[in-house]
Amino acid sequence: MSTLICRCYYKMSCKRRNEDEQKKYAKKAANFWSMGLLSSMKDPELLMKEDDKIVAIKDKYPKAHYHFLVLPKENICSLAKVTKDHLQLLKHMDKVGQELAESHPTSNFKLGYHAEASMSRLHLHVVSDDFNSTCLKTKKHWNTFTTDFFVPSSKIISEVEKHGEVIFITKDEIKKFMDTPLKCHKCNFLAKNMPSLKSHILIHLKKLL
DNA sequence: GTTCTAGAAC
DNA sequence: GTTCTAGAAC
Repeated sequence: MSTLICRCYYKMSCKRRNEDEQKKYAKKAANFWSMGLLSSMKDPELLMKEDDKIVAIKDKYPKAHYHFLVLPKENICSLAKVTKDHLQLLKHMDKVGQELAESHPTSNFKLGYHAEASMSRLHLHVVSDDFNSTCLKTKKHWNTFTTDFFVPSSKIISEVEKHGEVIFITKDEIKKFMDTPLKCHKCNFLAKNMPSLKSHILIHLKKLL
């Protein structure tokens, strides 16, 4: 009888332990996305260019016809960790970004950083200005690239040159940028929703000869 | 960052 | 009824 009770308790504690383990792993998995760029950096499918200081990759979910990321090999978490010591690195990242842009001369490119990035590891966006991509789905996507939430690489460099660090915008300003009405980046068209904006921007694509 | 989906908007 | 957005995800 007592053996049975012991077995029962043992089973219960095992079950409990498994549930705890499951919860722990689920939590880990749920938070792991913010480290996604680290695995992308190591993915040969995405690699565009590499040297001793940086890695350039294709964005896994491109928000335009061309969308690359330039990341330092040094583990710099975000713009908040950038100091004057990183000036040469920032300039090098910018140069690599410009070279990537120049290798696709039929498109115009924007080079810049998101004022507040979701993913860990500093990354410079090198993105063509068509924004015609199935991966660009939400108002947030749109406004992170077409409002001043997108900070030009040149501006970041001059801020670090002048102040030794990046000047940050407030949470209120970030919210203001995210709440900006859906406006075409090439004309005054105001869209009532994402599908209408996505079909509108097609008129600005360069015509094929 | 993406996926999923409830319920708002139409 | 369908389309679309916004918030949770353990």
